[in-house]
Amino acid sequence: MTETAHRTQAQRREQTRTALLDATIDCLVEVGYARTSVQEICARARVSKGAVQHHFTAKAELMAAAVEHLTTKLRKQLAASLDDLPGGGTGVAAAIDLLWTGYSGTLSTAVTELWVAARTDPELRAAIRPVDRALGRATLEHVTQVAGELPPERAEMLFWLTVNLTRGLALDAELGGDPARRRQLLEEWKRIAVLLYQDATTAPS
Amino acid sequence: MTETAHRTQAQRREQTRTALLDATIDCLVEVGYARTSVQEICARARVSKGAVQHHFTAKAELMAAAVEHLTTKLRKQLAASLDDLPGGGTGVAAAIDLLWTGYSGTLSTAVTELWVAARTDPELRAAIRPVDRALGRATLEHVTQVAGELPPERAEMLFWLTVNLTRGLALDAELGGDPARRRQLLEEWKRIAVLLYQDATTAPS
DNA sequence: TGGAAAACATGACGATCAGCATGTAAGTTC
DNA sequence: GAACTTACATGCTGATCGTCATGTTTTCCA
Repeated sequence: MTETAHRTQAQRREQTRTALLDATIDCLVEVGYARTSVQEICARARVSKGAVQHHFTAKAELMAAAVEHLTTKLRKQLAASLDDLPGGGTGVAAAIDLLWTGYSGTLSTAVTELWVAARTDPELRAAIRPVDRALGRATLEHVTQVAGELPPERAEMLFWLTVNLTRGLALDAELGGDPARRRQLLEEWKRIAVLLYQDATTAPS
Repeated sequence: MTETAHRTQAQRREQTRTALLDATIDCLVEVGYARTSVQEICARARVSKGAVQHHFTAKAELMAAAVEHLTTKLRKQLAASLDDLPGGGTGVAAAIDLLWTGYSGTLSTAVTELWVAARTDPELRAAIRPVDRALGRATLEHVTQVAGELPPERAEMLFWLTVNLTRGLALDAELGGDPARRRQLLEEWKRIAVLLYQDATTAPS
């Protein structure tokens, strides 16, 4: 599978590092934060405990790195899907759909695990906050470009409402809530958003 | 403080039981699910490990009982505040405020901890699902009584949208997001909800 | 009032955890 | 190609975890 031939030190370092971070994400998704141990992580990454020790001085540092790794991945994913979006009312609905798919995927599941854990872990929290805010800002910029006719204040409101609603729905999905109702709620919200969009563009207050 | 005089067996049982469950909730809120250990719980409840062993065969059972204890408390809290609500458009705004305060309190924080943990713990999940659904249903009934003029389908939509949005906002609050923006978003949502309420009651489609 | 039963305490068990100390292999540099 | 550094593996350590076996206190009932 992987070339066992010749690897630069930098290559080796980077490979096992990303392997560890990916394994951490997998672990968070599959067994949850509470049972995510260093042993479990390096078992999935096919490396020893000494390796993670060499790359990260402590488990907390691994988690902090995983946060950055995660948001980088999420950012790429969102940016890729947000680039080709139609404008106008249909653009709003499409943007909401994209935000939903983004915030309901496995990556966001891992993010949620870290979020909730970070509530009672100041160190982890300090690592998450700036990265998460940057992600939010970047996504917001992409979205506002879609609905350029809307007053920016309006667009921002719609964005954050969608994000928070989506996060709530994602939580519901994680626990195994009714998927049909979730779809229904999302459709309803899209209807409302489009309606608000039209009101704001045709008859600004 | 507590009467050391004479306690019935039933009283003793019930007292330490609720003490354990309350301590469990405190533990979830203050140190999070990952670091909620039996030792920590019975240290807060001022009892020994043997006590929790006597009342609950395993930690999972304690957690399941805590879930029920939690939702019972939440239910009482919501019911008490939802009983005296005005009707009409102002009632809708007031209901949203109440749902927000309900879902952003410490009790809901504990629920969120258990929710997220339950995603990767089938046993805990099986304990949570029915209780949570019952809570949702009961709250929905209380709310629909407030906005009785609205078609029930509409009211249910508004309710679930509010609940999920609120949960997302609660997550944001837990991580230390901007409180001002949260207030702003909630106000905006109330405006939207009232608007939708008026549309639906004055000009039904 | 004394024995049964329930409620609770104490201490120990194996398992697992994160962290460290030490050893080995792979790449780099001269 | 030999010294050197980096990357990784192995094995241990003390702490903590959940669970259990056994002892002690409190209430109950006859």
